[in-house]
Amino acid sequence: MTTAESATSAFRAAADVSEPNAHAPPGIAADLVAVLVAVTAGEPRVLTLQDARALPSGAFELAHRSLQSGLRAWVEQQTHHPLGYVEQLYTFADRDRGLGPEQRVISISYLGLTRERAPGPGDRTSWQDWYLYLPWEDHRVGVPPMIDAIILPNLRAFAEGAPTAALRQDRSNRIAVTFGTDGRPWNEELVLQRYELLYEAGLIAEARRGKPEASPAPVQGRCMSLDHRRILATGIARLRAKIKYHPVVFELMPDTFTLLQLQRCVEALAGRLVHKQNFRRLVEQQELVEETGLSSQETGGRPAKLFRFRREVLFERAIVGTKLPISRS
Amino acid sequence: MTTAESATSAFRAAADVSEPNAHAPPGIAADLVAVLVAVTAGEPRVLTLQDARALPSGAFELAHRSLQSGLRAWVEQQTHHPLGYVEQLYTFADRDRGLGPEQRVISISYLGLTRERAPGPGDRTSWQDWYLYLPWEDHRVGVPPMIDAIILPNLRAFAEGAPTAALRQDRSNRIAVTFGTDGRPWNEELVLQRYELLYEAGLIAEARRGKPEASPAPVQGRCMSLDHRRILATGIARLRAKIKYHPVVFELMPDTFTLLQLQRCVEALAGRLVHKQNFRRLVEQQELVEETGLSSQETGGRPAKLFRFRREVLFERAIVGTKLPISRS
DNA sequence: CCCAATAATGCTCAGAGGGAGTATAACGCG
DNA sequence: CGCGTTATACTCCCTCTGAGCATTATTGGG
Repeated sequence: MTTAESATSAFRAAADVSEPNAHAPPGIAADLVAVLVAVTAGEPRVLTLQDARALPSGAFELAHRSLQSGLRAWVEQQTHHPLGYVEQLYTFADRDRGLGPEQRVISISYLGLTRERAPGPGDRTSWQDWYLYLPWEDHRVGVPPMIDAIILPNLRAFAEGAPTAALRQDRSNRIAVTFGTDGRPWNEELVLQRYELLYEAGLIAEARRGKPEASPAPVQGRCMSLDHRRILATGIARLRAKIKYHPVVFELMPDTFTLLQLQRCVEALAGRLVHKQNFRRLVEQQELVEETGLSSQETGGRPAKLFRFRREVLFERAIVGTKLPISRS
Repeated sequence: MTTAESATSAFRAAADVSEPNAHAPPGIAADLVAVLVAVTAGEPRVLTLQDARALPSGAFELAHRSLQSGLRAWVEQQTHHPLGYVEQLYTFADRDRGLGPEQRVISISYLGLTRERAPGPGDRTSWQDWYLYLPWEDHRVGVPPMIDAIILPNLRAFAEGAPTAALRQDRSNRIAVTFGTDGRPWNEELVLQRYELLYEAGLIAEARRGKPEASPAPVQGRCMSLDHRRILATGIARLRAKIKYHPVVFELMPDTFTLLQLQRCVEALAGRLVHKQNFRRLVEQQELVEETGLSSQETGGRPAKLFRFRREVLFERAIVGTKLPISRS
């Protein structure tokens, strides 16, 4: 009711906004949060603070020219990492994010891609394997045993416990789609959907905060403060989707690299293995790389050619993906 | 400098946020903006206010459970439209959005899909063809003449006028990619990139506000207040991308429809024509629809079967798009 | 020096999917 | 009845893609 009443008066033409509330609503503040990703030695890593329990974040201020420039300035100054690629993820402002009921923070989250560097002295940041937080997402060495041993039984119990038959069916469907059961394929992009399903089922430690009643034992995976683990899941999901139609992987690679290194990087992000020969074919036929003439002896076998990213492709074409039968004539 | 200094202190672990600034920064407020889309009689329409110069928007309030629920409550109460599908678009907070330098509004924009209904009495909303605002985006009846007659000459002059050779090249590339010149295909998804290029080139009327110096004549297309036209472009871009891998078109369709109506709807959104037979094949082989047994006499020719959306597909599979050569074994 | 292990690299093949066109069916209207 | 109009059914061909086989180039150990 209160919501509805206030909504009526609040809903107005945007032109009125040109004189915004001089009386800003009390308790609303804006925050920037960064999911900063690197891939080192074939492992996906994310920059953390506070004993690996939080993502970098800072207040948005009037001095900042834009959200993105504020974030970029902060991160680069704090970490001395070149932020090649920055992309807005999502804006969160739910109640029950771990704050008190009277306080409200709007968090604008960003995904950033970089290359890992050793932290400077006195630096309280650290890089962490992101599967530390979401261990069920790594399918590179097969389906993690915890899925069959812990997650699915608990989720099925959660589905059974639904009050109505429709809800039971709905939950069962979500389990099947997100975790790829009943003959369905595993879809690595559904990171957020999986996290939210686990959260609803009470299997994520964050969901049990302030709810002291009995609930199923939480699934493994390190906890983060506030809803940062959810933001991390959002970032991983976005990145896993993005690498399929935009050459952003190269932001994570050194200047020169072998095709296997590139493949390992993609696999680290996607959390699953790719077919080696076809991967090479894809990369080469799209002309994403060019030879440097050098080769690497690092490997245990035949030396591999070193390649370099062809930055020109960013101009040559934009996106490829097409699903509509568009007429060319 | 000021930015950098304030950044250092502001950049902090998120855990500290659990006690957010009780002293919210002055002048920052949060706003919700909706790009509400319908397709009527084969034309794409967007809900506007203020003499068709603004999108619906309203302040985000503490009473709202989440950003999305706040938006949903407002729109449904204001317009009496069922908001089937709602999706967050982007959060804007740039300076120079048309506000004074001391005032800052964070705008969280949303895309909503609905079916058009007659506005109630006293309703100040109205539905407008979205190509009224972005006329260069409609390629259903061929390339709009204004592109060759007005846009490209002006853009080329803009590219020529760049201070450095690198920037000239960069601008030329952007023109070619976004407008599909030099043998490149037209990519209907680059709505935002095109708008921003035109904006930078001073061809959008909004870009000339408060800059009284001489600049090229603005391109046609109706103006909106603040940066609402940019938000509209963002919404169209998102929708054009989304219809290719997620069955959201059906949110815009009546309960039953012919395949041609569905096709016209897609074409309205994409701004280009699709191949009729292949479109049917796509829709049917993906099992997106089922027959109702009825047929429609409305058409000038043979009656068409009426179909209905199979909502089950939303559970059967999630996303299809795959570009990585993923091993199944 | 030969051999096994390890990678890199080259090539083939079959099936699916997508772009495009042809052919036929069912209506209204003059 | 013939014509225009739209619906619907097939066909063809080429590219893309998943998958596997074969060959080449190293290193390290007997």
